[in-house]
Amino acid sequence: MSRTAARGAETRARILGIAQDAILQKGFDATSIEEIVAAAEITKGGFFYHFPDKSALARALIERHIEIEDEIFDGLWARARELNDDPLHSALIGFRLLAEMLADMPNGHPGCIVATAAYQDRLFDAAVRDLNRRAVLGWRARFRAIFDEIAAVYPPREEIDLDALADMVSTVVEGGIVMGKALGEPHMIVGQILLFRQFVKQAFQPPLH
Amino acid sequence: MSRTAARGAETRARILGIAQDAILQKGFDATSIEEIVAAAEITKGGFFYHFPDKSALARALIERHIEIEDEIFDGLWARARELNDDPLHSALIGFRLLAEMLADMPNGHPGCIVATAAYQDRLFDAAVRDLNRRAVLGWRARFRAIFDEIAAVYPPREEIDLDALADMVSTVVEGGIVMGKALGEPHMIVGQILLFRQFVKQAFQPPLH
DNA sequence: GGTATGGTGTACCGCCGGTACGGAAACTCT
DNA sequence: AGAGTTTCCGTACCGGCGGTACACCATACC
Repeated sequence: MSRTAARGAETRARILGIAQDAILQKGFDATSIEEIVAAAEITKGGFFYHFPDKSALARALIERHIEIEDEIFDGLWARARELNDDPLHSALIGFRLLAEMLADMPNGHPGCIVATAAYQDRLFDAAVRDLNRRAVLGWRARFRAIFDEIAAVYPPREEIDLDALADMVSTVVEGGIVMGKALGEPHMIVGQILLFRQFVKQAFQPPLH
Repeated sequence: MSRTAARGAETRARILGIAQDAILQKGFDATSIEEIVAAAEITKGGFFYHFPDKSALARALIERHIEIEDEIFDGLWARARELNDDPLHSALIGFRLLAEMLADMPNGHPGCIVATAAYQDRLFDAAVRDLNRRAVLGWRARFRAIFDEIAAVYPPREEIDLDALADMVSTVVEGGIVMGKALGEPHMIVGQILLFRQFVKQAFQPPLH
């Protein structure tokens, strides 16, 4: 990569970082391009060279966000597997680790870009909506695999829709973020995840006696 | 009420109706005042007579939304009580009625104004955020009372945080709406509510044998 | 050393939220 | 019944934002 190309890539990365911080804090629409370019110390011309429009910025952010989130989940569940090889117990550990991670965030979860886009989807183009869809389907597949493993070892006490169960992880996370924002209690999502964990435990674990 | 006052109230109601439809379909920020006044066949001067700013419109919409939603829940749980006097069974019927109601909506739940405001709260003032908070706390109180009744008759098989459980109704609904929008499957919320219902059943109902 | 290419700045457009103010109709009081 | 007030809405305008058009400069390559 040449020196000019390297400078351009650096500028692009700086825009993405500043935009992500601002958007997670204030929402996509409340974040103006002008304030982004001011913080990045460039001008609108520079911005629109890297991104043809604001939707392209959203696309890039969502792609990056999905990658980072996947890495986080990978890391969490890898650690959980290390701690316990049983699929149910390691999943329960994974949910607890997830809850702890969220609890350790001083200001709560910064918000999910996917949800931000979902609630303002008319602002975005079809490509953003499709990215969003694929992200959610990715989460479904991830947790569906986990619950499949569990169900193979621990037959659920009642028939249960494993796709719906996998989706519920995302539902509780997204809903918890919304509720936390509405309540002004960003950590309420922790309790919701722990409660979901308890449901999973009760759904698969045989009665103790 | 005089004739002019009646005309003003009619205009105001027309603005609210048009704004609600547009906002639930496109999001708050994507709905311009200009398109609202065009649809209502008035001008901006007329709009800003009824609402000092866009936040005031949001306040009025949220207040109306909360009232309507409360009435819906009241109606649903009243019917559920008619059908079964037992607190657990009537609650389970209530959740099923809720799921059926959502399933009957051809385009899915139109979206929750509370969540819309939560994800764009920088656009609104403190009064809107406070309204939002009180709405969520109202839902918590409503379902907490229901679960208290259940717990008095059916001691949960495991200790359970009843406030978190009450909040989870809202979490699943809000999360389900977000997920439905992201997936383009507006009815996925139905499965999520039925799954939550199953969890409630398993948490309180003693094992069959 | 000229020239394509990558990267940035400047000037401008149209739309939107919001303000200021004017004016017509309806209501009120005498 | 007529004058003044209130209710309700229109017109004209401002500043900020997303976006476009295009000029400009530095580097890379021949």
